[in-house]
Amino acid sequence: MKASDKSKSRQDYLKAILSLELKGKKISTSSISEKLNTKPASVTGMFKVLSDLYLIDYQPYQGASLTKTGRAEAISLMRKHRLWETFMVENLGFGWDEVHEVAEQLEHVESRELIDRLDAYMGYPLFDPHGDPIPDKDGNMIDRRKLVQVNTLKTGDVGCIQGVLGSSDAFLKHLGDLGIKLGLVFKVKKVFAFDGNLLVEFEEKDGSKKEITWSRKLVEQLLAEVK
Amino acid sequence: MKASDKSKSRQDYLKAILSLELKGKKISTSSISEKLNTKPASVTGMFKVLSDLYLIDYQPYQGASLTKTGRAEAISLMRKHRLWETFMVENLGFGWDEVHEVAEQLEHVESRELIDRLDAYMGYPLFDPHGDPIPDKDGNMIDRRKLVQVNTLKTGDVGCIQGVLGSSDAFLKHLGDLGIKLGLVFKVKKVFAFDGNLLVEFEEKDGSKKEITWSRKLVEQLLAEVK
DNA sequence: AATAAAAATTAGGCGTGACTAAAATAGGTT
DNA sequence: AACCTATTTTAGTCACGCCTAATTTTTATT
Repeated sequence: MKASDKSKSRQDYLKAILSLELKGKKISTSSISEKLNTKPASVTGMFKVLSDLYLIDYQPYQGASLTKTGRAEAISLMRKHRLWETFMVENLGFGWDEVHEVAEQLEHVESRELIDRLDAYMGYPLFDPHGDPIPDKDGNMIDRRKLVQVNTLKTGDVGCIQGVLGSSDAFLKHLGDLGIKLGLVFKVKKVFAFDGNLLVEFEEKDGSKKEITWSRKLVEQLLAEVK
Repeated sequence: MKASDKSKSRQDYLKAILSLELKGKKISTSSISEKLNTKPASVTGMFKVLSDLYLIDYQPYQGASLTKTGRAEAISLMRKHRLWETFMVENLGFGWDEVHEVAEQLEHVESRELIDRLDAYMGYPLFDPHGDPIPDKDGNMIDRRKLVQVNTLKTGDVGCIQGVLGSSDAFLKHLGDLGIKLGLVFKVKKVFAFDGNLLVEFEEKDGSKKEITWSRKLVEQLLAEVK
């Protein structure tokens, strides 16, 4: 058995372990068995397997923790899960509460290329429909607390576009039409209290400055880091 | 074990059986074992299981055949496989030769709703990137030989739009803009030899007739049944 | 520090879906 | 009709991931 053999079962264990680690909880066989609807004795058996594969560190009676490799694998699964959920909600029109079960299945599809292309297709969304951050190709994800919706900015603020809260075709096309992309640095010149529109200024790629109005509806869906 | 328990393995057998039946071949344990990279003895075992589930008819030494239920299940798998391949090629930009393996995984995702919505999202494509027909929700598929590309029609021909050969966003949007949808009946009023454009006439939903020009590029991607 | 309660592990089984080797059957040949 | 060969089935194993029951270790209490 090689570490590259990724059975659905092993993947479910890694995910369950990551999810508890992120909550700061200790990884006991009972806590995992509860999450996976199995029995603690079964978890002990799988912990041995995962340990042999160098996916977790495990000392009998002392709990387990993800190794670097195991964590990367678990984050990749989380990425897949959240991207598929986003796709189902944003593109296929599912409700945010209907997509979890199916995403549990889709996340087990093995193809790096598929998920990276899906990510690109949706415009690299940073958050899934539940508001949880989506890890990028390298496993990094944004700490949402650092980002604010652009509609909360004040006159004079300078921001950097870091993400969007939607990925419908119409929305993404609109972003393209307005020249808005990740990393765009802009300055709020004026906030119109009447309709919530923003007058912003940013540099074109030729170096010239440009002023443009962003609608309330648009800026509510833009996430930026404030400088 | 219920018939609704759909293991990946059982599904693979049903698919293999369907594929040989469509080629008019006899379903022997050896032919299936060859397709699935297993041994004939293993196939015998699975034939018993599938037979107990009323998915195939099986008499020892006499071969097997799909029951109505088994066939429906196999066609549903074919539908899923071909829709996912189409999605990967048309929407995600994969090459038609790169998508088979991944579709083999995706087809095992269990969600009627997911695949029906994906189908709708792509505009109900009738053929996959390899030119094979995609079964609809009810398992019916078009015999491609009955359809022709609209650019092959002559002045005076009357056709009924039955499918399209692409599903890019731009293409589908264009169809919407021009009011072209499945089942549209139209008459070719004139073919312009110079650029291959067609002048066609069809009835609006209010009953009035309308003449419009379809570009060469457009009609090459439209499939119609000639009346 | 002894002991009771809680948690984890070991031991032994089970179902699924593969395998190999041996036996049984079908079909063609003489 | 008997026989030979190719195909199929039966019988017995094995790995995986789950289970229950019994045992061991840890943790908390007095």
